[in-house]
Parts: sequence; structure tokens; C-alpha cells
Amino acid sequence: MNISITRIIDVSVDILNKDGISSLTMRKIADRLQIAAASLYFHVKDKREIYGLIIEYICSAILNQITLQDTLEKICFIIRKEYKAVGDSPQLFAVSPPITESRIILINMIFDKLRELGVSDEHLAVSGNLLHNYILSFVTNEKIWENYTEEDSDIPFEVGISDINKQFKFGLQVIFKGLEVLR
Amino acid sequence: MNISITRIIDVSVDILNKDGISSLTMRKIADRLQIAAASLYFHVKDKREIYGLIIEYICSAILNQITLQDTLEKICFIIRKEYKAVGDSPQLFAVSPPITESRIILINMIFDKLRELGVSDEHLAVSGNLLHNYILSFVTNEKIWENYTEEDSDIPFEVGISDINKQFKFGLQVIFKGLEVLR
DNA sequence: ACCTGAACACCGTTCAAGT
DNA sequence: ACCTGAACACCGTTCAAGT
Repeated sequence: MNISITRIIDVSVDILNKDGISSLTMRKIADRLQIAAASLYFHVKDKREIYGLIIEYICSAILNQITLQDTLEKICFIIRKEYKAVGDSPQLFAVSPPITESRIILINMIFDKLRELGVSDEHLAVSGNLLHNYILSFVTNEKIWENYTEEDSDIPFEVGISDINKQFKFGLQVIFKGLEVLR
Repeated sequence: MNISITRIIDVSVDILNKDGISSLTMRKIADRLQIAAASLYFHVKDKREIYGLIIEYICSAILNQITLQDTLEKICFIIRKEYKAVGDSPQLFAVSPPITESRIILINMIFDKLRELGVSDEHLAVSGNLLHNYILSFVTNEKIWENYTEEDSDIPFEVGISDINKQFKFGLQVIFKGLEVLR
């Protein structure tokens, strides 16, 4: 099977989901593609480009699921879902600059939604970041949470999925309400 | 000069400020201390422990500057200041679990302040995370910002420090107001 | 108690050489 | 056009051996 960008993304996401970001090495990606590590550099400039490709993959998956009519809350829930779908995605976002195509489109969509909410141009960037970072950090915590409850199942507290959704929604509401009030 | 935990933290923070987290290697830390890399393992279990020590150093610096009478806003400004004082601190926090002593004390202080604001126990964790992560991401962006304006000084927009402070304050206010309204 | 050199099992990346 | 082995300059960590 010949190598393509799509296949590089596929195996990378698979590695991410199975073993996490520390296992996402050029050598391991190449192994899965049954080529030498050096050959990877024919398809891709460097490792950072692979990070960018994965983020682009996530962002376009999100874009495919939202329309301009969706509420900001719904969009945030979809973003969370897709971030959860690839392992260690928050660390990916932390490490690569927001310059890929789909990511920029997504950012602008969120900006539009924030404007509808009454946020002024001056506060668009802070607000967008506040929101996006809330989602990222929530996903991070959520995953840590899941690992805990999997490993030692006899933990003193019980948390259902509906509770987690409620918690996520609460944070969103805090941000939305705050933005409304300060409009 | 004999090696101590304090000296390990000192040189680590120095490396972080001069060259960033990717240059913070066991070998470089050892170099600065004029010992072999292997010797470091006599003082410290592994690299993660060094990360933890640096975070502890930051958190206790924060604790030294705040009292129970301070407003939550003031505390957040101090946290931001100290996070800015050591290079790549946000990435440090992202990578090490919140189990160090001062960090736990700090978290509980923030929880107390949030309770004063009317946040229920149920929402304490989400709210605390929302707030803390806002500060972390703000510092990250702030640093990227600074680097841009340093490198190419003829950038189309001009941003003063007072503006950045105002932006930071805006985000805090959004969170506080939102929490108040949803109380 | 404290330090060391040498080694192990890894990294990302380059490059001359092959088809 | 696409791939390779070998090498370079790094990592974190271990361990027998030294004082």
C-alpha cells in the first residue's frame, strides 16, 4: 500500500489513541507504515508538520458536524467530543501554532458566535481563548478522571456520564453568562 | 559548592528562562552543577521530580505573597506574575500532577475564595479549573505575544502593558460575574 | 555518602546511495 | 519519484565501580 498523508494521519491517530503522545515517534509511525524512518521525510517536513496534520484532521472533523445555525453551546459539545476522540489532543494543541486552515475557520466561526452574544471586537481574542481553553482543559481532566476510575474501580465517589456533561455545561454557562453581563 | 535541591531548582529555573523547557535536560542541569548526569540521580528520583520541584518553588513563591484577606482578583494577578517569572511554566503544569504541597494549599485557598463568591461544592472543581486554566493560557499567549513584538518590531498593531492587564482583568471578570449569576 | 564512566535503549534528522 | 542504511547529535536512566 503506497504512503499518503492520509495514511500518516491514520496511523498517527491510532498510536495516539493506543499509547499516547510520548509514543508518537517518527520511528514508530514509519514502522506502522512499513517504511524506514528516514522515508517519512520524503512526505513530511518534520515532526511538527505531523502534529499540524493531526490537528487539521480534528478541526475538519468538527467543521463537518456544525452549521452556522448551531448554538455556541452545541458547537462546544461537538468540539469536546472530537477532542476526546484522539488521545492527548490537548497537548497537541498546546504545542502547535494555530495556523492550519480548518483551525482558522473554526476560530472565526467561534468569533462570529461570540459577536452574536454581544462580545466586542476588543474582547474577542481573550473570550475565544477563554472558551477554547476551558474545553481543552476539561477534556484533559476528563481523561485523567476516566483512567482513575478504570484502574482502581473501588474509588470512594461515583460519577456518571450525565454528571460530567452537566459539569461541562456549567462551565460553559459561566463563560456565556459572564460575557453577557459584561457586554 | 555542594549540591542541594535548592541549587538544582535554581539552575533549572535559569535554564528554563534562558532556553525553554526543551533545553531542560538532565545532562544540562548536571553540566551547570559541574557534576555528571548520573550523579543527579543521587539527589532526585527522575526528571518528573525536578518538574515537581520547580512547580513547588513557583507555588510557594505565590503563597508567600498572598494573605487570606486578598481578593480573588488580586490573587490571580499574583499567580499570573509568578507564572510569567519562570519560562514555559504552563507546560510544566500541564505535565505534572497537582500533588505537591504548596500547590494543594494554593488550590484550597482558591476554593475558599470561590466559596465566598457563592460557588457550591458541586461546582468547585470545574470553577477552580476554569479559573486556573484561564490564567495558564493567558500567560502562554502573553509570552507568544511578547516574542512576536520583539522579533519583528514593525507589527501592524501596538499593544501596551496596561492594555494586556485590562484584557487579563476582563477574562477574570467574565468568570467571576458568570459564577455570581449562576450561584 | 556521594560521584563517575560507560553503557542501554531510545529520540529527530540528514544524507549519500540505491531503484 | 520514492526509499534505504548508516550516521550524527542528542535524550533519560542504570549500574558497577570508585572515593
